[in-house]
Amino acid sequence: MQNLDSIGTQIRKFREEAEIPLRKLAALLDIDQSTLSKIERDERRTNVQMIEQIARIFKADKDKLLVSFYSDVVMYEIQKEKAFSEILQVAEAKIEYQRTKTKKLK
Amino acid sequence: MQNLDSIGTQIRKFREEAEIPLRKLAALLDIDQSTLSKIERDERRTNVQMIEQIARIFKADKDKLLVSFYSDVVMYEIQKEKAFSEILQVAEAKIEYQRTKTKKLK
DNA sequence: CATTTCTTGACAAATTATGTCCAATAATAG
DNA sequence: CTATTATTGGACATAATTTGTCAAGAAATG
Repeated sequence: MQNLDSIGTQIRKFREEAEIPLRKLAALLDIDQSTLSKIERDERRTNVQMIEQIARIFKADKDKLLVSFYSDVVMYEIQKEKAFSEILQVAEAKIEYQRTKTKKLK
Repeated sequence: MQNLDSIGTQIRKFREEAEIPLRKLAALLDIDQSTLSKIERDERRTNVQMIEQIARIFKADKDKLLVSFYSDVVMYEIQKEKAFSEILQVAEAKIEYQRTKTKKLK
């Protein structure tokens, strides 16, 4: 099943598992250590490129990490909304609708 | 059921239904007409405040409009992802998890 | 205490969003 | 067809947000 930890928490767990200091992982990723610190504590967003690097470095499943990454993004957008569940349902229906539409255009 | 039109399309339909020119609705909303034109064609985002004004002006269901608005936001974030459905599922699980957690803290 | 690790806040630079104007195009009425 | 009204598109300035960097301080380790 999919990990429900935030992407930041997952990165931190990978790193601690491998016993690499934050400073060194930051160097590997070519970012400032303070930036990585913020990413691990979900104070700052990652991006897809970095997810790919993380997956390579820790031999983790890139696709699962991407699901974590994007679900974080979605979560931050709507977490305060009472109707979050309906919002997600409607978003899914819209995306599906979009896809059938563009398929028909072929 | 929830309307699957984009929020922009819904605003346009309200406006055309009421036979109000774009220019006039823009004036009511106190925005430039070109901005409203872009909003109606989903080239530019609205915001919650404007949704509330729209609901008042057209006596529409504000909550439903908000669901449309936020589902648009979510859709744009993830529509290109193959695993969009899983992303949404995980996002929902995360939000639910967050909520039970904060409830327990009371 | 000394060293290493991590966190924090301040700041500038870059990117993205927003607001406005106005000319071009489209639609409609006369 | 012409005039009028409505809508769109692009250019531009300004504002807001994000991102990258640094250095000092706090926390943990030995």
